[in-house]
Parts: sequence; C-alpha cells; structure tokens
Amino acid sequence: MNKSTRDKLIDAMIDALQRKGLHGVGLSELLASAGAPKGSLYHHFPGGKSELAVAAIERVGQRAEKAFATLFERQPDPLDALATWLHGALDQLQGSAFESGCPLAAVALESGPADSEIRAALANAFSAIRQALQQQLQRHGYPQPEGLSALFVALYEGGLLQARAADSSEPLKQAATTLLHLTRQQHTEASQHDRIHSQ
Amino acid sequence: MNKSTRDKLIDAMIDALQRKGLHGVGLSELLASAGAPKGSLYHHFPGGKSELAVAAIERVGQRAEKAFATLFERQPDPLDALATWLHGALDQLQGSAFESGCPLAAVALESGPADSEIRAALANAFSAIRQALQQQLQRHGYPQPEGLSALFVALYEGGLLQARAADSSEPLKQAATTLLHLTRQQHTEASQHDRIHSQ
DNA sequence: TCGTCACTAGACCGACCGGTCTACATAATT
DNA sequence: AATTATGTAGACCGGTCGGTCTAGTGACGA
Repeated sequence: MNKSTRDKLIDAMIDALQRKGLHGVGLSELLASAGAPKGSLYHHFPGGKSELAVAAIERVGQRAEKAFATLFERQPDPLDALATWLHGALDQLQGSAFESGCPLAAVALESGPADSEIRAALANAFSAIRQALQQQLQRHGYPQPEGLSALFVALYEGGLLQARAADSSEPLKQAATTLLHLTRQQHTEASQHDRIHSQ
Repeated sequence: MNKSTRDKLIDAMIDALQRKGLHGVGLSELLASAGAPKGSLYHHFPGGKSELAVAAIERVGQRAEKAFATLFERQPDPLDALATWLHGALDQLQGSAFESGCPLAAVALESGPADSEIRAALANAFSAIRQALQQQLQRHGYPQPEGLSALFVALYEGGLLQARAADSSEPLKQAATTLLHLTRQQHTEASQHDRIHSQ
C-alpha cells in the first residue's frame, strides 16, 4: 500500500516533533524526509507548518487511543498494560539513541498562547489519553483513578525527558518500577481491606 | 545592586527557555529583553547562543540545589518539602498564564546529539537535582530513594507539561496529590512493620 | 477530444536568523 | 598622560526561514 503524500507529510512531521520539536525542524528538511515538494505541503495544508503540526498531533492522539485499547484488551491487569507501555517507550528511546521521544512533549513546551490551534489539539490529545487510562483504572477498582492517570502520563513524559537528558534509560526505568510498585501495593492492600470489611 | 550585563543575559535566556525553548527565541528578542547589544553577548559568550544556553542551564541547576537545601532545612519531612516545591511550581505556572515552566525541559527535548555541551549541562543539572532529593528521602528511611527521586522529578516535569498543554493546573495538582498520598501511605506502613518487627 | 480538477514541482521572495566586524566609551595600569 | 584591557554599540553579512506563485502533469468526466 502506497502512502499518500499527505500521510507521508504527517508522518514526517511526527518524526520531526519527536526528535527536534516544532521550531527545530525547517520546512526543507521536513519535505526532504517526506519526499515531497513544497507545493504539495501547501496544497494539503494551506495553513502551512502549523496546520501540519495540528494534523500530526491529532494523528498521534488517535494512534495512542487505539494503542491503549488493544493494550488493555490483551492485558486485563491495567498495571501490566502500563508496564508494557512504558517498556515499549523505553525500547523506542534506546533504539533511536535517545533521540525519539514523545511527539507531543516538545511542542507542548514550545508553543505559546498565540498558537491556539496547536494548543487545542494538544489539550485534546492529552485529555483523551488520560481518560482512556482513567477508565481502565476505574474499572479495576483503583482509587483516585483521575490522579493516577495524570500521574502515569507524567511519569511517561517526565521519565522520557530525564532519560533523554541523561542519555540513559535508568531514570525512567527506576521511576517506573517505583510507581508500579507503589500502586500495586496500595491496590492489593485496598483489596485486603475490602475482604476484611465484607466479612 | 546593578546586575551585570552578563547576568542579565543569562536571566533573559532562562526566561526564554521557560517560555519558548531554545529554538523558539531569536537573538534579537533575547537581547531586547536583556537590554544588551549583540556585541556584549559575543564578548561574554564567544560561543554565542548555545554557550549562553549552557550558562543558563548551569545557573538553573545551581539555583535548584540551593532551593532544595533551604527547603529541606525548613521542612524536616521530605514529603512536606516536596509538596511545597510542587505547589510553588504551580503558582509560577498560574502566575504566568501557563507560559513559564521548567527552563530545562524544553531544551532537553529540542537538543540533539550534536549539542553535546548542552546535553552535558542538562545531564549534570538533572542528576544533581535527583541526588539532592535522593539524599533527603534516604535520610528519612524511604525505600527505593533513587527510584522515588526520579519519580518525583518526572512528576514535576510531566505534570508541568500536562498543565501547560491543558491550560489548567488540574493535571499536575491531581498527579501530585496522588503520588504524595501513595508515598506517605507506604512510608507509614513501612514504619509500622518496623515497629512490629522490633517488638 | 477537450476541459477540468487534484496534485506535484520548484523557482522565487522578503524577513529574519545567528554570527562577525569595526568603532567607540570607559576604566585600570604604568 | 599615554597605553591597554574591558565591555558596549550596532551596522552588516550570508544563509535559511516560512510562505507565495506559476507551470506542469496525469486522471477522469462530458
């Protein structure tokens, strides 16, 4: 299946956002990696770079939702699923020599209030991700599912950031292990309390 | 006390990194906000923008170390200290209309392997912060102090990132509350075990 | 067969980028 | 007083930026 030029542009933008952020990539570089001329860009995205960025952010959000759906389907225990998720992120980071992180992170920190469409797309994507997570946690009886979902996303973003800065996967690995341990522990103890109370 | 031009440049760069990241600010904008001409920049920092960025990162690291020192001095319970720290970050974010986050975060995600000095400075700063945290946690008998310190830094960075994207302090607030709760809980239970075992 | 339309292709543009260079003011040194 | 070191000031440069515009290509419908 041949990817359309539009798709290639979006994917090239996603890759660029992961590696350098929105202001870090020039159009020429982007177009070269997508194998498309300028005319195509401005045909498919009259709004130029920032419209393409919005499309990229939206696609990332959709992919994340799908990924979570299949992940939670295969692994009934949400913490197992989260562990696999974090493990996957680590693999990608290591596989790219600590260059390729989350496509949403950099642009979230670069964008100002002027870039309202980008901000809106980001807000959407993140809230969708948190909600997907929250549902699963809630379904399995974890307390404070909203806080936990925000915490896990923070672990993901903050962990990747540290790992990238340190050129090492240790910070993320350790933080993930610790949080998974803490959550697992609390959950089993809560279950025990339940059992006691229901006796 | 009159700030030297050099200081003004560094502080302007720190502010810029918080708001837009390294590639997001132009030299002209930077110099305008510092009130200095180009000549001064290249006199104090012959390496130009990136050398100034390194100086800014180093200063941020030093300030963070000092801030932690006084914070932990005043609040003996590390979790209380961490709560104040996170609260302060939230205040700054809200006070700047969700524009001013961590000065290290954006540049960590923008910089490539080519910017070796920047990367080194970042690695240094983050590891210093984690170590400061780790020491305090260890001193008070928290388990997995290394993982916990990485986790708290991840919470800080990831939480600020989400808050900024959402134009709301809720994600960070909730994540912080949840993690503090989890940690506090584990700690008191561990203490109880200790008491039981020492009977 | 001829237009139409969606798309590709890249030359071209002004603005701004980071960086260099010369001129100058001030202060310290002798 | 003369000289040197330190720092300020901004004109200037080539390169690249994001963006516009015209020309061309190929498929499809009338």
